[in-house]
Amino acid sequence: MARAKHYWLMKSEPNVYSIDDLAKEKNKTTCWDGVRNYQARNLMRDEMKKGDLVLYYHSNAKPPGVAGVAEIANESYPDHTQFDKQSKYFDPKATLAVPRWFMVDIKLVKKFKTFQPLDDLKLVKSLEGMVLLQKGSRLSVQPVTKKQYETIVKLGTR
DNA sequence: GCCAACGTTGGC
DNA sequence: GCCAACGTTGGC
Repeated sequence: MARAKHYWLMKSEPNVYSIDDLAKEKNKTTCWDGVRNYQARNLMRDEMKKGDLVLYYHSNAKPPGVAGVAEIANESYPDHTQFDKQSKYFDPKATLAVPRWFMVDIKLVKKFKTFQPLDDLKLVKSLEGMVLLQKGSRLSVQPVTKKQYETIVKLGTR
């Protein structure tokens, strides 16, 4: 039996790579390279499955917030940028035999009709306790509950 | 641009 | 294995 869908939130700085950039990709799909945090890596490597749904979050933006929804299009495989000496994500300790960093592919599902700014999400009662809203929380890949996911999608698509 | 809150590194 | 120093994230 198929495992139940899991829900996630992934952060990207829109001046680096926004949801509109994702929309312009072939098949609206891209590889999520450059994650260099072990907790985030473990989630991508071990927990994300094809078909899982992702809130696409714009960080370091004015304002920051959730811009839309994507899905996991391919499960984890080694992040090629760790082997690339030219890349700012190069990791001298990673080898082809023993890669250290992994990534998934995500595909755009939809851009929200109404962008959901962080400030607004903070006011939503049912989102209390969401990882994103916890003080000091800065994980770039986070788990989200089904309820939290549905609440935000509902707000974004109306 | 500031800085709080974390995470990582490396000397010991 | 501790912890100080340093680096990064990301809201403000």
